[in-house]
Amino acid sequence: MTSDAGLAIDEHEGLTLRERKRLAAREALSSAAIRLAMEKGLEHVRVEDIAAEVGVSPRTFNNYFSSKEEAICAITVRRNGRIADLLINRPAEEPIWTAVTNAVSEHYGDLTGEAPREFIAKFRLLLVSDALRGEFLKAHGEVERKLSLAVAQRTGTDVERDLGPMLLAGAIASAMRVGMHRWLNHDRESTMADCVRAALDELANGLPSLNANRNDETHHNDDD
Amino acid sequence: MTSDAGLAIDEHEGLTLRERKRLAAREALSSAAIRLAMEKGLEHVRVEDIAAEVGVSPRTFNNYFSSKEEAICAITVRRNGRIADLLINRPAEEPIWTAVTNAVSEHYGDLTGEAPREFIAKFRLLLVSDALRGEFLKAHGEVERKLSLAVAQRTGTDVERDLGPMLLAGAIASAMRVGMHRWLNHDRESTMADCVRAALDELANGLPSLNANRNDETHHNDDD
DNA sequence: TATAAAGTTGCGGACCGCGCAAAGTTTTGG
DNA sequence: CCAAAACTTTGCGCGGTCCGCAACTTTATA
Repeated sequence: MTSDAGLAIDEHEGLTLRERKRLAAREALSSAAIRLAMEKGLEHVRVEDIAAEVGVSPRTFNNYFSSKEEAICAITVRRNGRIADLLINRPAEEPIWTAVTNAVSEHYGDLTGEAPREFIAKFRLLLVSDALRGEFLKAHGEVERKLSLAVAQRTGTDVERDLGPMLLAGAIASAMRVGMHRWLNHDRESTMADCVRAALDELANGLPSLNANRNDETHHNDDD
Repeated sequence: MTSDAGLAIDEHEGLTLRERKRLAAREALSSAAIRLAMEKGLEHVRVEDIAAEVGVSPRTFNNYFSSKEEAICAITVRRNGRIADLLINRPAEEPIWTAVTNAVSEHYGDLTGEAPREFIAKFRLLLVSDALRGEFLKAHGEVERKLSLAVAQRTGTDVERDLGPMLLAGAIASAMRVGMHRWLNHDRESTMADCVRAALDELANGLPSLNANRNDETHHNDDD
């Protein structure tokens, strides 16, 4: 299949035709993988099916993704990776935690109204699937990497030498996972954005709910 | 091969013979997988090789692990999962962060002297491998789950209803990953325990290196 | 000891990931 | 505008994985 078999080759201004096609194909394969997995259940989707859906050979699928799980989780990297960009573009005066919170708000702000109930139920099944959990965490790892670079850039620290950027990135990714988990499993009334923000706040304030008796300085016993 | 082909069926007191055998086999398969991967490189190790090493059929391997990657990363779950147990057994008076720090110290304390240089270099290769990263993160996810339960137990909170336990568990797991990363890549002079503790301290103190201008209360702009 | 429960194994089948080389498409530059 | 260079798609084929099944062996129970 040489021409666009239903692929949208739009957006992405400054790119050459080849690059746009490549992105579009990747996008199309990822979406098809997600759609099929939601319809038929992950285990009943073969790579062959996904390729067929897009009008491309199975062999070509593997030029883009090395497994259907990776194809499905690609959307996580794409979406959540955007938070790193937003973070970099927050006004320089904002303290880091504020900038993070606002970047997250911005991100989820652009996502409102995209929660058709049916979609969520199926999406949930995907995230619970054992086969996807590894790949999902891998995707989050990639997001975390991007976040750590963004944090380092904002704070003028070095992602390799200083512990801060990676730790903060880990905390943010944690908050996203925990917030999402809570939203999916317990608090469908709130928005996902609110759940994630609540998690971020809890973190930013030092986990007050756990720290009834904690000092600001941490004491070590070193009795081992 | 029905009898113990070099398997150590020791430790584990209160268990029936069957259970001890099962654990021993699991252990042996995991170790063999690790050893072979370090010697030959992950991609040159087949499930068949691992099984042969233990004296068991390839089919049996899959009764224990569903991939060689999982077999390799099982050690991470076993080892780091122990921190959750140690955490539960820290004196009840200790504030949560102190208990965490001490549990971590205890854990790594028992691991001193187990760092033959050669071993590390190869171990490092494993962790950097793309094929293992997903499984490694999955293992850390499992550890995180155990940690969150331990934290909930200690603090009398509910792992499902309160955000704290999962967030703290995420932070701890983060600290372990970041500390380990730092130790492997930059700071081989320190012990891994020190690197992880440094990361934990940084977290416990609110990431001071990033927070030159942060208030204790986080302010939101909500300008999106 | 007899019987149930659990573990092991060979076989066979569906699927996957990827190297390779031929064929097709886009880019480059004269 | 054309030809060579750069890159993509595809079929083919191989080595490997994962797992269900059914026969068999080992361990637990009474």
